[in-house]
Amino acid sequence: VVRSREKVLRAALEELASAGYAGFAMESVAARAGVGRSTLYRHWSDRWELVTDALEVLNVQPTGQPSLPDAPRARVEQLLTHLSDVLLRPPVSGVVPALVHAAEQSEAVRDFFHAYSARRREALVTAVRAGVEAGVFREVDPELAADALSGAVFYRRLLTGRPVGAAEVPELVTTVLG
Amino acid sequence: VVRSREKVLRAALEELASAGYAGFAMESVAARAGVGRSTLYRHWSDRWELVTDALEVLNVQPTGQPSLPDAPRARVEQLLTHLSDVLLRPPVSGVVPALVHAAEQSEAVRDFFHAYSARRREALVTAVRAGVEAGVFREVDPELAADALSGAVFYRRLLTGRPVGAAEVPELVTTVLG
Amino acid sequence: VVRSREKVLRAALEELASAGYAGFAMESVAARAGVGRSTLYRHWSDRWELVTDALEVLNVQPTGQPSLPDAPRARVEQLLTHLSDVLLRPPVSGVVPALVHAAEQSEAVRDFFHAYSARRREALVTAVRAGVEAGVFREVDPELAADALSGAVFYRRLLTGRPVGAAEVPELVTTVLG
Amino acid sequence: VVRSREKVLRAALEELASAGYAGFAMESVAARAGVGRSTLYRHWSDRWELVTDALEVLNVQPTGQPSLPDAPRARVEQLLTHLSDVLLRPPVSGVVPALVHAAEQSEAVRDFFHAYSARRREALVTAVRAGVEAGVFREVDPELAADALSGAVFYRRLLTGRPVGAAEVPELVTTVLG
DNA sequence: CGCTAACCGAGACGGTACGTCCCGTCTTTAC
DNA sequence: GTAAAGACGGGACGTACCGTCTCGGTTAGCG
Repeated sequence: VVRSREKVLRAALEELASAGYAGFAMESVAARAGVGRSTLYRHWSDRWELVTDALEVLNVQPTGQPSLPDAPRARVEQLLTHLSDVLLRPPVSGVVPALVHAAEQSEAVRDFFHAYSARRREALVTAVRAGVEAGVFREVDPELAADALSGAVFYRRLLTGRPVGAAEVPELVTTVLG
Repeated sequence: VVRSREKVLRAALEELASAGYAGFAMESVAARAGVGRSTLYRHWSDRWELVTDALEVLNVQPTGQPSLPDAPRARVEQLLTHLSDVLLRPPVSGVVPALVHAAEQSEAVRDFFHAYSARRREALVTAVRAGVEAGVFREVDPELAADALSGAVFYRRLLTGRPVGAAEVPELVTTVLG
Repeated sequence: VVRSREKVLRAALEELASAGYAGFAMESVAARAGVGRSTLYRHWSDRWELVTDALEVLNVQPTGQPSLPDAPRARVEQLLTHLSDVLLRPPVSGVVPALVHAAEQSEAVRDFFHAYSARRREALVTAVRAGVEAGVFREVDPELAADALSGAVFYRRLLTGRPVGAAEVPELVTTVLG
Repeated sequence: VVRSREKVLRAALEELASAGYAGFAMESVAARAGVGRSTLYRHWSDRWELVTDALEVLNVQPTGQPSLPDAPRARVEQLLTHLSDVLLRPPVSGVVPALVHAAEQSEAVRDFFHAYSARRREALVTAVRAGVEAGVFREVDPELAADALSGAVFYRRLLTGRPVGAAEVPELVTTVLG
């Protein structure tokens, strides 16, 4: 009963990553999960609900976060490296572009996606602020600086063909934070 | 013959903006354009081809670019203001999220979208470099700085609920470029 | 489930009779039956399959056959009268010409149609043979004679404007069998 | 100008024979004839007109009829052999079933087809009558006997898998005419 | 002999039906 | 008695032809 739910959610993520949001087919999810289509509709009233629900899994997944270093610069670099890394590997790699789009269409997805992003952003803002207060970074608005840092990583991944690699992160941090 | 094409392309953009990429329906486009469904398939072999072709229109449209100011800072601010502005108003507002998603699915869309972004980015990089060389800005890598600036605008528009307003642009520029 | 099938088959026969084989439109059948088009394709993979399946109904229908008389001549006359009658009234009237044509195009239809004809022919051959053996008829090859009798009825119906009426049957029988 | 017409009519017959009446595609005819689709519609206002016009060609074709023998029995046998032969060879072989069907749908086709059949039938009736009057055949109604003879040939060709071969013709004639 | 008219092909146009795929709902079964 | 299977109506897909239409380009015949 519960294990079915999880099988389905896992299958839904796979499908989302492989087929994108358009082309996300309930039928495929059911097949992937080895489950009847009706079972899906029993637990999730429609496509969107399943998608958003599946994404909640991503929230929980990275609980096993590696401990962050204390030094602010290293901390910021690690957060950005992790972000850039996650954007390049399934399932997030395939899901984020789909979410960017889906967020425009569905309030539920938008809420989820913005909250998800906010959580990531918060960690970065905190690290930047710590660095600024410690005098390690330039005197910048931590929020805007965090937007610029995260933004650069997303921008390069989503709008250009050259995503930010781990090697470029220190340089990026220096560029924005000195 | 030619005017049909244009009617359709215009309708396709409307549809793309209003329904997104998923949910982009040939039938709707045909209806919007007051044209037979077969006419669409006569000129564009499938959905994607129509979409990418419609997007070319966006390339040409903004020819009437306002003359850029000479001062590097003003120049950068104007480019970012324009970017943030365009991201909030149809048709680009609706199309960009759709493109982010579609680019993952279709090579043709990806090529178009990356080229389109590259053109915008180039202008910004040039302006930043000029500022750096003139000693108006900090000593930064112009490319990374441009990624950070553009990225911040996109990030705030696509991943958060608070897009960058015109008023925030100077502050953003100062944050990154000093 | 079963009742849908029957509604559709009935509708298919109507359509076949009224529009012929060419012009037999799945959409019309669906509309006639008050059924979704997809329901048709769920049960029958294409047009032909539906047509041939609908025809099976004709096989079963005439179970309530009137008891045949014993006397060979009366028996032959009754079979031919029935044949000529059936060829003039829906649904067979409209379907047979369509079948003659369709049998040339589709092996499945051909098999069905030939089997259908063979059953009819068999009954006639048997009756003729009985008459020949009883000395009531001339000494003829029962098979060829049956072909000539059935053939005359079909010929007049399909290739001329004057189908064989019930009144002409005895004369026809006399002509061939003496 | 005139040669185009003939090319087209010949192509139309081919198409009719190979694709049947359903599936008769103007586009294929045009392609077969190496002619623009519009040329077809210039000379024949629609499908049916082209079909019926093409059939007129069949009327004229068999002018080079081999001289018929004088003896009534040989004459009847030759007519039937010819009939059975023609029913097995293109173009008539493919066209007749199509006509049987088309005649039900179109008055023009029906008129043509019945007239065509009537001409054939007339020849046979005459031969049978001559034989009856000469005392070579049994005392039968020549019309009904002709229907039975022709009918047997058509019946076997169209409704069974075993068309009447030349070898069976004499036996058939004996069966009906003694 | 040259001009004009007809006929030509090519192919765009709005339609209609095809057969496919998937949606979200509803019904039936069998465990 | 509930959950899997799967039938249902619906709607969009991309394909194939329909019959109509507008184009230039080429014959061909009449003046």
